[in-house]
Amino acid sequence: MSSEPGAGYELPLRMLMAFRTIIDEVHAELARAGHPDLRPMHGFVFQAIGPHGTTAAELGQRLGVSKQAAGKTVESLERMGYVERATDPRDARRKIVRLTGRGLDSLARSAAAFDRIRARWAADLGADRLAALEADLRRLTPADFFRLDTPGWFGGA
Amino acid sequence: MSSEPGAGYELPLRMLMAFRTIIDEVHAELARAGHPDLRPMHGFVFQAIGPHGTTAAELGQRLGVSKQAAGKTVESLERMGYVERATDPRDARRKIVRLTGRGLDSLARSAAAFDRIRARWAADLGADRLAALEADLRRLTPADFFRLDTPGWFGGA
DNA sequence: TAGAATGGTCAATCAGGTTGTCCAATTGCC
DNA sequence: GGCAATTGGACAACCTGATTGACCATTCTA
Repeated sequence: MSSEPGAGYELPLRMLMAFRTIIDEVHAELARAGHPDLRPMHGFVFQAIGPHGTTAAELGQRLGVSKQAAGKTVESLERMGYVERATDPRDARRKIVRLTGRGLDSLARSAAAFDRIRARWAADLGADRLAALEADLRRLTPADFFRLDTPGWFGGA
Repeated sequence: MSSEPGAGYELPLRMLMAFRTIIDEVHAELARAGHPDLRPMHGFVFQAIGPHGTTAAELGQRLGVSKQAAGKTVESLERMGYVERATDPRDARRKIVRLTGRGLDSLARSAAAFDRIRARWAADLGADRLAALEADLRRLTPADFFRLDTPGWFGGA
């Protein structure tokens, strides 16, 4: 039962399209709200920076890229005004990368957009079906689901 | 009800992780079966080439990249033995890009892997829950869900 | 305190994408 | 039929984001 051959293709593609649909809507909203240059991958970077800031080397580890690549990303986000760098008074080697007000604003706006989309889906599917969908996805995905090294994974070396 | 704030983040990430989990498993299987150099994006390229072959220009359109970029991709896949180029007897300008036996083999193996994963999920969730999940995803994603221009979308220009 | 490890930066390189240009072949229209 | 416009392919130059390697300053540790 359950498998006419070829059916397996659809499920992952629907997952990807659902993801993409949400992300595109969030970024359309962000663009309208004064953040037209943010890209999907920036959300991952902001999450990896976290509320207390971090260093380029640690950021690279979290994102699964070299510290040099992380440094370049930070530099470009700094130019766009989303992060700032400060020296660590306790360790003159480290430069702490922190989100600026603008960075925090973009995070708050995307959080709101995510919640809005989820509410619309709840209204569309019914709250019970959405809850079931989330429960099933939790069951099917690994516990450490919040992998931040996803950008770059797709093109993949 | 239905929305404690911040909950909206989880759903798209679970979708992405579910996609990634499937794709990683498929490509682990492909690597074992003699296709260690195939990347997630290659599956999209192969689908865009299709069973009857196509040209670099058309491929570029389907993938949402320039014909030059498509040409480079074809060149690299040709070097790896997955596609071959033949001249079109009816139009000396066109060079038809076709999957080789090796290319078709990789497609067949990934189709089998997709089906196997889906069957495992059906056994895990129950066939009814899986069917509901698929139905809900269909409802939430656009009709032209099979967008092939997804590679490259994430990094964004 | 000397040696190892860490964080940041500079430089060279690579891969994959872009645009612009050009040529050969085909199509369309008068 | 013939000529202009279009199309498909290829070449070149360039951009971006990633890589590795090297190097220096600082900090940790044995």
